[in-house]
Order: sequence, then structure tokens, then C-alpha cells
Amino acid sequence: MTIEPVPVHDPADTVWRLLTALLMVRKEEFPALAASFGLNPGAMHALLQLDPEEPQSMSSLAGAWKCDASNVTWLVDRLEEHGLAERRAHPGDRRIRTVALTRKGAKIRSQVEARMYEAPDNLRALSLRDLETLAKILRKIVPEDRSRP
Amino acid sequence: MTIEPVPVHDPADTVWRLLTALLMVRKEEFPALAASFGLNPGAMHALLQLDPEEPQSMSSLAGAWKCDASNVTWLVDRLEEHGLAERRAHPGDRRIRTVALTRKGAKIRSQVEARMYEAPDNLRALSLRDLETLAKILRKIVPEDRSRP
DNA sequence: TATTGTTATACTCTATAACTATA
DNA sequence: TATAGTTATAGAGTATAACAATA
Repeated sequence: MTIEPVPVHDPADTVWRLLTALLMVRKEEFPALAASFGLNPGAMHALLQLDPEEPQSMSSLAGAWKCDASNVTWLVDRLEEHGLAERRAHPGDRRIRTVALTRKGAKIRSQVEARMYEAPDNLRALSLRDLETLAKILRKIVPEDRSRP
Repeated sequence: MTIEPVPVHDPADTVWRLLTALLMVRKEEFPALAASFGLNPGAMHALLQLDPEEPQSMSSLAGAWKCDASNVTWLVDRLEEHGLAERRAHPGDRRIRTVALTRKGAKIRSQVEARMYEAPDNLRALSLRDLETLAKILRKIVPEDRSRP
């Protein structure tokens, strides 16, 4: 005797399943994408969260990246080795070091984003009408800034 | 002078950005979900890809999990420690060891899936009409089996 | 001899604890 | 004394290479 799984009736869960299935493939591509730029996934994630305009302190990065300060040191070292970021002095407090994207870092970052946000073929196969319907509905629940990281 | 990013015009890319933003939060929850079952993310991933019905050889798992055979040994050791999977002899070839989910493994696996496929609150906030529209469109491009892993 | 899986070992990434320099 | 960041060190997870058993 086999225990059958309880069927999903909740429409939100149904949509969630469909979305997860759609995204799963891309998620697995991330490490390869990072590697294609000579970075490990952690450093790539860090690169994407660095703001080209606003240098941040090491400690605030530890908060943003949800990792230990010593790991921030290590990750920023990796980015510096690739010439993608640089440590700078803080004007008011000589204990603080800020991290800023270099010109090259900003360029690579936007290249990576372009690759990440390239829609997969199956999505591209939808009609313009369907795509616009999707966008309209999704915009109701996705804050504008989160859709343009 | 700052170089402005090229605006995204392609409607498929726009939708893709929205979808990615929506899924990002959940993706970050995965390690915590794994930890709540006493597993590391790798072992959890492995558990989810083990078929309750079909035992698989170690080498085929290395292919499926995209990792080295020695790592399969390590991961299956972890699952066995928790009583979630077990090695079995292959009837025809004594070199081969197959890996099968235990009864407990199948149970935990479906619990994990239930947690993973629970829609987040913002999705739940959509109207039934919107959810049905989403499901209808997404089903055009998501193969039925991929939406029910 | 070739293949399957394990063991021995090394490397990568992350964390904790001790340390340096500023405040 | 407290805080920011680094360095020293340890641990988890993954890979490569050598090995034992079987084909």
C-alpha cells in the first residue's frame, strides 16, 4: 500500500509550483555564470549587491551579505584581485574602510545582470499578450525596486 | 559622466526580471529549510532528487547531482546517518550499489516539498482571478511533470 | 584491462577567536 | 573601553588521485 500525496487545491500554491519549476533551471546556472567571469558564487553575489554609486563600509556589507566580517574581508579581496572593487578610506572615521565598485567592476556587474535577466526560451515563446498580462499581474506584488536590482 | 544602463524593452525579459525578484526571497530560505531537517543544502537537494520508487546507482546519482562520485559517497552517508536513504546491492552486478529512499526518507521528502511549495504571502494576496490567469499562462510553458517534482 | 565505488588527501569557502588600529 | 577591520585558525563541503573489488 502506497500513501498518495494530498492533491494541491490552493490556487496560490499551484501558481507557486509553476513558478518554481520555471525558475529552477536558471537557478542552477548561477555558479557556472559566476565561473565564466572567474568568480565564485559568493563573490558574484557580492558584486551584484555592490552599488556603483554608493561605497559601503565592510561592516555594513557583512549585514547585507549575511556573513561574517572576516568573510567580507576575504570576498572583497577576491573582487580586488580581479580589479572589480576597491577599498577606500572613510573621510570621517579612520577605522572604517569603504568598498566601491571600480569602473571595470560596474561594467562586469551590468554584463552579469544582462545575462541573468535574459529570459529563457520557453518564456520568450509566449505571445506578447500573455507576457503583458503576466507583467501586469506580477507588478501588483513585486515592488518596483526589487524587479530592477 | 555616468554610463546609463540600456533600458529593458523586451517584454519577455521584463517578465523574467519580475519572476526572478519574486523567487529570490524563497531561494535564500533553502539553507534554513534544510537545516530545520538537520541536513545541509547539498544533502537536501539530493533527498529531493531521489525517486521513492526507483533506486539509482551511485554513479548515475553523480550525474544527476552534477558532482564527483566521491561526493556522492559522502552525501549518501549523510542521508543514511539520518535514516533517510539506504544502499542496496544490485541484482546483476556486484560492483554496483543502488540508493533508495527509506520509508522515513520518503516521508521527510514530501514534508520538505510541502514547505517548499507553500506560496509566499504576496502571491497569496492576489485575487483568485489573477491566480487562475497566471496558472493558465504558465501551464503553456511548464511541462506538467516539472511542476510536480 | 575497464568500471564501480570508497578512501586518502587537498582545496575552497565560511565561521570563530585573537589581534591591531583607531575612536 | 568599544568598534572596524584583519589575521590566524578551524570546520564543512567538494574535488582529485590512489585503491580494492568485481566485471
